[in-house]
Amino acid sequence: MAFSKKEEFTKEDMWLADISKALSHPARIRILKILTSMNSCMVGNIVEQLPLSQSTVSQHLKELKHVNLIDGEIDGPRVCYCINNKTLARAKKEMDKLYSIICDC
Amino acid sequence: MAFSKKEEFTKEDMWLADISKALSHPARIRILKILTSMNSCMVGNIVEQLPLSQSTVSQHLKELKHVNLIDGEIDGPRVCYCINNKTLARAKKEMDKLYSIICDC
DNA sequence: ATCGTTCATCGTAAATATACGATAATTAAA
DNA sequence: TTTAATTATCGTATATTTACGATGAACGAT
Repeated sequence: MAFSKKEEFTKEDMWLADISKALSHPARIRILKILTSMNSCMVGNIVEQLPLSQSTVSQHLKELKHVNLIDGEIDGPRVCYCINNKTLARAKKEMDKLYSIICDC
Repeated sequence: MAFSKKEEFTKEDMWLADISKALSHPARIRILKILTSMNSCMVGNIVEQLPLSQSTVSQHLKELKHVNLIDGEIDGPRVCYCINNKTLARAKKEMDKLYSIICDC
């Protein structure tokens, strides 16, 4: 494609699409679950629990952070990631809105 | 990458990831909304309402159909698409479950 | 039988995603 | 001040996604 046409839609639809994209890999869904279940949330702990290399996990974390689904806080030589509940709550709200429009459920 | 590692996760996480992927482009979200709002749902009507070519829209429809979010029924030379409420209801249920795990909302 | 309409598929190009190892940057510890 | 540990980034390879025009297949109408 010469260029993407994703900008030619409403901000709302684009935001939902971006959030959905962030959730479109099982590793990233898994990461969100891990961050919820663990007290500690440093990268190493996440890598341990996934069948992926450290660099790949780092990339997945970057994508989740990019849409603000998670936050990362530097803690010495480590980085502690955690869920961003504000974004997640907004995502749930917007998703519910979408489903209320397109589905009788 | 030599090969994808998406199979090394739970069926549940993979299914959620696949549904999310289907929703990861604003055109596809728009299509679902159009299918809900219109009585008629032939491809031409959808193409009219999107800034994309017929072949591109056809590809997006294929992706939505692939995960059973929509059904297509042949009607003479036309194809009539509609929302698959069963899949959508399941998606809503599984998404709610995910959010209940990862978010206090 | 031919023609026009409708839609999917093919071929293709460019962008993005996925994955890894290697390396750089940062900090704590020895 | 080296060293070890931790994580991000770079470089790279391959796969997938997005987009389009062209073509083909199916059907109704003439």
